[in-house]
Order: sequence, then structure tokens, then C-alpha cells
Amino acid sequence: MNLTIDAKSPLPVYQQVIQAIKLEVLSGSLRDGDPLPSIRDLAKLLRINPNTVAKAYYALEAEGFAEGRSGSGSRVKAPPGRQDVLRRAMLESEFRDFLEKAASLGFSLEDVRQLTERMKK
Amino acid sequence: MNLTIDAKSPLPVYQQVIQAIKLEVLSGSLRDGDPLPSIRDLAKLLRINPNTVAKAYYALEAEGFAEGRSGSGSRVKAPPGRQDVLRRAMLESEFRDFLEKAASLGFSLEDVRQLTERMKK
Amino acid sequence: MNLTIDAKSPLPVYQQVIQAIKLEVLSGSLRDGDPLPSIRDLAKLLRINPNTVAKAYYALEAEGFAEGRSGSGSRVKAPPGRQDVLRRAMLESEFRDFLEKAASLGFSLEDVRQLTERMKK
Amino acid sequence: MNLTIDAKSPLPVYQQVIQAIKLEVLSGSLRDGDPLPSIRDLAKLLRINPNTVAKAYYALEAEGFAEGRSGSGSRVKAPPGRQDVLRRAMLESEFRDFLEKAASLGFSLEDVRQLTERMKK
DNA sequence: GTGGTCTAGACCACC
DNA sequence: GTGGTCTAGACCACC
Repeated sequence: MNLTIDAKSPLPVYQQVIQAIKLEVLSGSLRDGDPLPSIRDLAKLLRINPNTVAKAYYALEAEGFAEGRSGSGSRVKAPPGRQDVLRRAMLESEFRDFLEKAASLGFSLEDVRQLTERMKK
Repeated sequence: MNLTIDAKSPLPVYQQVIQAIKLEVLSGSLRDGDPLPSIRDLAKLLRINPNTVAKAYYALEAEGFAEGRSGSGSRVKAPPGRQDVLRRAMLESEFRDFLEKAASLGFSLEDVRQLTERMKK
Repeated sequence: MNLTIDAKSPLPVYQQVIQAIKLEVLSGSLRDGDPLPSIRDLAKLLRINPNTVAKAYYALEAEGFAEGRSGSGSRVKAPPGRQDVLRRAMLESEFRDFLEKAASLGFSLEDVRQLTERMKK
Repeated sequence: MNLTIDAKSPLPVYQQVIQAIKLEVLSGSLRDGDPLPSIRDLAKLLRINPNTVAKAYYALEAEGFAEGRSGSGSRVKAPPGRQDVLRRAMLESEFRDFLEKAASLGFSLEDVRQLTERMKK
């Protein structure tokens, strides 16, 4: 678990927690059955309120990314479907978002391609 | 002016308006001295509250992207500095954000480069 | 809207609110587009915390039974599918639950039928 | 003894145990003086914590449905009063609850009667 | 006014 | 210890 909270982000804190954990699952850092930190521990670590973590965990459960029983902690539940396909889909979705912003700044896909070439060096 | 509002976005509506207008200026669609739509017109167009537009215009003035007196409408004020340099800087900043997300999904710059190659075709 | 909260019920308060509103929708008392009471008003009416009502409304939105925008209140969203079919399905599901309890008490469907006959009179 | 525990039920586990045993007594499956399984055995069988079973047994004793000293196991104590009268009372109480739910869905006693007729076939 | 988010702190059932 | 629920009260964006 390697996640940080950006209090200034427009994305609500509990959604940042959701995103971060989803990414860990999709990138393979967290696998099916792995224990998640307890609500209180994660809250302490991130210096946020336990209720906020609970809200995130609750949403993760509703989306099938976690499972928790009273008294025995929460665990990761990798969603059905191949993880690599989901990862790829998320990457392409993010890339399209980026291309849209680039376009509104007046840059083309070719400009972006050149940017990647320059950064490689 | 070609901007749309996403009510569900975590980014507050007035900030979406600010961003959109800044992009228009940096991309050259809006130039120094161009008139901005009246608060009422823009509010009607975007179906948002005039107060929200007013708040955005006020912020744009504070940042030096617009200037206007009540009664005579608002006008674009292109910030000092070369627009193309600013545009480029924004592109690169957005690209770095995207690369960070890609990295957290486990993808490298090389993976992204290949993605641009595939999209070119 | 005619709902009461039973503080002693094992069913959490926010779930009681969810159930009650779903029933109103399925029974036709609340129709698509009808306004729901504001979170604060309903909280005052039921003498519960606004957060608890908000949690219920949030869940109703997630399930497609309501829709709410900041600043303009929440509205009922009747789910797709014929209401009468859903109502009937809920009735039968509740009836099966009841029959199960009756069975564990040692009563048969026939006993239940006789009970309905006696109550008719 | 034929009882199952639903961990997701809003009814606390220990209360589910209490209910189940009461039903066994009222339906005559368990009779005055019959031995109850040991706390450890029942806990193992239901895969719940022995403390939870102990809590249920303790409550049953308080309500006069069981009696037992540590070391010698617990025994059923059928409450005074005719069992069939109690059974009937519980059935009718459950039925009234069901009718209330049916009513809130917009169904009448007559609708329920027709439902039992259809299920008979 | 409206809903959305968050903190601080409490109590519960279960472990 | 664990998660689940709830209250009281705050601040925010939007109306």
C-alpha cells in the first residue's frame, strides 16, 4: 500500500482512497484475498477520519473490489475478468482524456508523439 | 467559445469555466481585447447560475486573463509572455500527470510511446 | 411520504429510510420526477441526523431510485421496468419469507390458507 | 437442531441463535429437558465464536427457555403455557407483519388470499 | 435554501 | 482488536 492524499485535490478524499486501492488491485500490487489495512489504521496513516476510510471501503465493497466482515478485517477481492485487460482499458481511457486536453490546447496526436520521443532521450 | 460543463465532475463548475476560458486564450482562440460573452449570456448558454459565471470572471480578472467594468462587458487580457511557450508548458504538465497515472497502472514511458504509435495508424 | 422510523428495529435506520422510499415508489405513491423532501427536512421530520438521511439518499441514487443535484433538491427516479411487475415480485418474495418462518413453526401452506380465510370474515 | 446463520442479516448473530432455538422449542422439535449442544460444539457447527453462542444461551436462560450450569451442559426448559397456543400466537404475529408489508406495497388481504390459492396448485 | 464531504467521537456486535 | 452505524456540527459549491 503506497498511497498519499492530496487535500487540495478537487477529487474528494474518499474517492482518492477508492482510486488508489483500485489501482493497486489492477496493477497487481494487491491481489485477491490480500488483507487491507484496518479502517482505523489507514485513517491514522493518511491522517483522515475513520469515517472517510469506511466510506471508501464501503464503496469498494459495493463495486466488488473488497470484502469485509465485522471483526475480521477487510480483504481485497479482485474483480472477475483479466486484470491486464482492465489495466490496458484504464490506460487508454486516461490517454484519450489527455489527448482531449492536448487538442483543446491546439496540439495534435503527432505533437504528442514527438513529445514522447523527446522524453525518451 | 466552445465549452461544456460537466455537473458530475469533481472540479467545481466555476473552475471548469475558468479552465475553459484560459485554454481558449492560450490556444489563441481568444485574443487580447476580444470581448467575453456577458455573464447572463454565458450563464444561459451553459445553463448555470449567473453567480457562478460571475465568480469565474472575477477569478479570471484576478489572474490577469480578463478585465471588465460593469456596464461595458468583459474583455480578454492575454497575459504577458509568449503564448506558445505557455501552451507548451501546459501540455507538458498535463503529460506528466498522465505519465504518473500510467506509471501507477504499471506502464512505462515506452508503453505510452507504443500507444501513440498504434493510434497514429 | 408516510414513513416512520423504528429505533429498536435491527434494520439500520438508513436502511429503513431506503426501504420506505422504495416502497413508496413501487406502490405508486411516489412517481418519476416527484421531489423528495430535502435531506434536512426529512431528518427533522424523522428526528434523525441529516447524515443518516444523506446516506440513504446516496444509496437510493446508486440503485437508480433517486437523483439529486446540489442546490436543487432530490427527485424520484422510477426504475426501468414495469412497476406492477416489481411490486408483485416483492410481494411474493416477502410471502416466501413468511412461509419459511411458518414452516419452521410447524405450519403448512394449508394452515396459512386457513388463516387468511378466517381473517377475511 | 437445524439452524443456519446469515452473517449479512441485520439481525445480530446471537439473536438468530436465540430465535432458532425458540422456534425449535415452540414447534416441538426440542422438548423440556432435552440437552442443548455444548457451546463449543454449536459454535463449531455454525462457525461462529463461542462467546456468541454463550451470549445466546445466557439470554435463553434469562427468558426461561433453557437452564444449565457450567460443567453439566444446558437443557431445554419449555416455558409454562400450552406450546400450541404460543406457536399459533407467533404465526399470527408474523402474518400481521407480512400483511403490513403487503399493504405498504398496495396489496389487500384479498390479494394475499388469492396468492395462497395460486400457490396451492 | 440545496446536496456533498469531512471531522470528532460514540456505541454496537463480533473476534 | 474489527467493521457498521449514528449523532452533532462544520464548511463547500451551487441556487
